[in-house]
Amino acid sequence: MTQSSRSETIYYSLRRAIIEQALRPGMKLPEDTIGEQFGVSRTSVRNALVRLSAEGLVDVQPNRGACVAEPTLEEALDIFSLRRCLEREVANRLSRQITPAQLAKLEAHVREEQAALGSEGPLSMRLAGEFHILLAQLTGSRPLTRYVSEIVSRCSLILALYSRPHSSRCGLDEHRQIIEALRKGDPERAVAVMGQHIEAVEERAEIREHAEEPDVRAILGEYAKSA
Amino acid sequence: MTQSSRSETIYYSLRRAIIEQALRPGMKLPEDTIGEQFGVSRTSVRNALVRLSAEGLVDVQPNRGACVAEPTLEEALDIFSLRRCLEREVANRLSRQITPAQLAKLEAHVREEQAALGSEGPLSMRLAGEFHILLAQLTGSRPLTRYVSEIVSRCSLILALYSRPHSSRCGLDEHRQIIEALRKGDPERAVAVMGQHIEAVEERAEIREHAEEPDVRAILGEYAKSA
DNA sequence: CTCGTCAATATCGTATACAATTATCTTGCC
DNA sequence: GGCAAGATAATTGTATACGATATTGACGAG
Repeated sequence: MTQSSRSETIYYSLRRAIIEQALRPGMKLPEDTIGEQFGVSRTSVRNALVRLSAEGLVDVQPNRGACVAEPTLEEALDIFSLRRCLEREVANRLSRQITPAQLAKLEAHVREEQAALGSEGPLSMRLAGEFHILLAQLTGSRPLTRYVSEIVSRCSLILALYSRPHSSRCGLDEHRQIIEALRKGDPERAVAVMGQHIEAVEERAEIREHAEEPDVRAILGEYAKSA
Repeated sequence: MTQSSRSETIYYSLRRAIIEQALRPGMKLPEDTIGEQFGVSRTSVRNALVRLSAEGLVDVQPNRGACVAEPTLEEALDIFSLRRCLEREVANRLSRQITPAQLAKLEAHVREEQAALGSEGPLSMRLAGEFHILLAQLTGSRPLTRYVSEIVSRCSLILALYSRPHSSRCGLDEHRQIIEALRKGDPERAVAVMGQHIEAVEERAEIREHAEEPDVRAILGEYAKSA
């Protein structure tokens, strides 16, 4: 929105790059390099990194710089669990207060998802995430929106780390089901449908022990024993 | 913990000052002034403010500086609602996995609360909050801990804004009840007890239309009408 | 040839400086 | 006396500079 200040610009750019998996987990994020790319000084970059760190999208170690966060498998499962908790709350609230205009918005978004289904770029994945953020926004709760937004972003990291490519197919039908449940105005049903959807997303992601290398020491430890 | 860097020091200091209501909602937080007080430059202060802003404890407006956040009444109720959601999740998880050692820790904390009951300073209030943060920590979930921690902090803001002084009495017995429910290992009961506790906290806070002045114009508008 | 020590490099943490924006005060006018 | 416009002061946004810390590679002792 207000990308007036350079810090904001850097923040949103880095955030999008991470979510779209252009910046993959573990990648170093040196302040100098980023500053050069955007034509700004380290000062602005640092502020952006501090914010991203507070959201858990990047890890910063004192005097050692920042890198895209690499959630552990444990954290990954944890985040999905928390996501289920929060999104069920979203479904619960929305099922009690949603308006026809809001339902129309959701339907429009799903149509957009449908349209983007062909181009298997990062677009489809981003739209799937934004559907959930839109849901959160419609509750009118800023804190809830923030948390859902954060969690959904971090799920991108998790998919990048622990999921086979393309294994996260977009439950487009499930999104439609959610809309229908919300339209019905039955909280219990809406919560149940949402819970199942999140579980299905997690299921399809096939989260498993590091598709990528999570920790060098853990790997080498095994080799050291057998040596 | 690691208060190595000055930014960290500032961050934790400001955070505590806000939680203990030494810095009240709406107070301006000029970078220069803070920097002078701590004997550091604005650079470090800014980083701290960015973090606090990300957590919703301070509001920063571009080119106009930072001030302690003033959640609206709507946001306040919302935050309590979200708190109930998250803390029920905490209770749910803990009731399934809690260890005797952890129970002992909780009991020790409650004893500390008991001891601090006499000195009606900010200590008692802080400990009550930290009981909930401790619960979240015991789940072992970092994201959940962070969210609970944030929400509990923001509740301090809400109490400062919308609650009568001393109206937030510390449900010490309720904390003991929670521990007992967790010891039983019955998730449903634990969740219920926790939910009731949060509701009781909200109830006792007597959250209502501005105990403090929320907006000068609103007040003067009334006077203008009757003049 | 291996290991430990040390220099060189890269990167971060913080302070300072300056430009840009906003707030405050003065001044002149009605 | 009240109000508007301009000047001055205060505050933020950003860049640059320098010291501190960590990493890397080289060199020499064993």
